[in-house]
Amino acid sequence: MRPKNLEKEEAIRSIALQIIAEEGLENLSMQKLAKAANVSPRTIYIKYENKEDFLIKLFIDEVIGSYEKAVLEKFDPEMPFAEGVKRLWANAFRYFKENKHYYALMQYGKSSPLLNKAYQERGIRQGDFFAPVHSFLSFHVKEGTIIKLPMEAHRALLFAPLFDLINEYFEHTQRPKQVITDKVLADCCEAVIKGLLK
Amino acid sequence: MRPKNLEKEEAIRSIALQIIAEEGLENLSMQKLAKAANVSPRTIYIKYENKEDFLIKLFIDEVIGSYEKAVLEKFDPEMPFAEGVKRLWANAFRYFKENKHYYALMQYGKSSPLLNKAYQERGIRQGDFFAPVHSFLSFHVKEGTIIKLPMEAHRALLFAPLFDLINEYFEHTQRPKQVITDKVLADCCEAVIKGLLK
DNA sequence: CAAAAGTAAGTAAACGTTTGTTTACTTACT
DNA sequence: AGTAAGTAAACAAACGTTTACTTACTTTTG
Repeated sequence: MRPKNLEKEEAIRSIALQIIAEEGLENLSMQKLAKAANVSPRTIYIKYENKEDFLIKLFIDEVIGSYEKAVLEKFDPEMPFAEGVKRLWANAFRYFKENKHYYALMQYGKSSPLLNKAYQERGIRQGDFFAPVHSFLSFHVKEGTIIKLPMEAHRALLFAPLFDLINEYFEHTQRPKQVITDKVLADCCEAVIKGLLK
Repeated sequence: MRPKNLEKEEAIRSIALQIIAEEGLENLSMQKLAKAANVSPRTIYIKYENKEDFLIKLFIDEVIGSYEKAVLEKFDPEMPFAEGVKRLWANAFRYFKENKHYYALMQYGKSSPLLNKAYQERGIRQGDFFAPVHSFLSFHVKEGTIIKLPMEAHRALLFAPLFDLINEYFEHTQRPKQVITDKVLADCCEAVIKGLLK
């Protein structure tokens, strides 16, 4: 039996992310992807049932999976609050800085009904990631460090501004001056922390 | 000369927003839209040059335009800081609550390269909206009420969590219990304000 | 321990559909 | 009578996916 060529599988995934980032999810076609990855359309269908299956697996396994792993690096739910938040922000920012193409699909995950459905259906596995962050937050609520809010609200206050800042960061890479400096990022992180403290 | 049927124009726009919200931007086709709006494909092309032109005009004129107008209602750049932020939040939340379909395209505006390009090209007109918010922020920086940051960072801290909360709100309308209550929203708004205060 | 048999990976070309857009025509008003 | 709005039907191109075939490797066999 002829063995799989793992380079081809990898090329399919990474070129798909590149097309999505540069031309948008609505401009990704299977034929275009196959051509760009230097592969026959059929090759994509060996591993993936159809386009939907491909996009969902790309989104969940590739993007979310590696993002979650990166964000939790050297993070401990019992860290002091400010320190923990700074770690999460630093990890996420570094991750996207180094994986720009992942960011675009991540953003589509918030608007595309297809990916949204996939994200919800995954259910428990999402918890796998958010569990440490969740217990970090509950811990500090119990300790009286921060205000009590539903998990969704905590998450919005903690991470939403960061994603906006990353977006701005990328938009300024092609402009004369980067406004999202490390200093700005640190100041914003401090503001987020301060807002949550009791 | 036969006069325009304004109802048809309106149907095209509103049904497009509905399809985008329910099936995603990548599933909106001109033929599907024409059929759903009970109109010939040609009719769409009377007013719009092509699909791209249609989407950009839908996004800019329809969605952004009405959003900006709604958010600035009863807002004054010289309002006390906390009061001003609460007004902006309340306006934006009410607007999307009443115009759910607009929210989906707004989110696509952040990820789709097409709409992103349109948004940037509009340039000055975006300023038209953000100008009052911008001078509100500069005013309070000068007064020493809030910390100094680039405009982009202020905007991220102020509005990004709100959009996340609106998203959660919509996702919970189909579930047994709404977690994004007025109380939660108000608490989050307070946290955002507190974070920005000096 | 080579050569033949077996098999999944991979390809090129094509399938029927759907896409964005246009053509040729009709309608409803000034 | 004149004209832009609007329609039904069609266009080539592109779509997602499949068919028929070849390739490159593993395993079995003599």
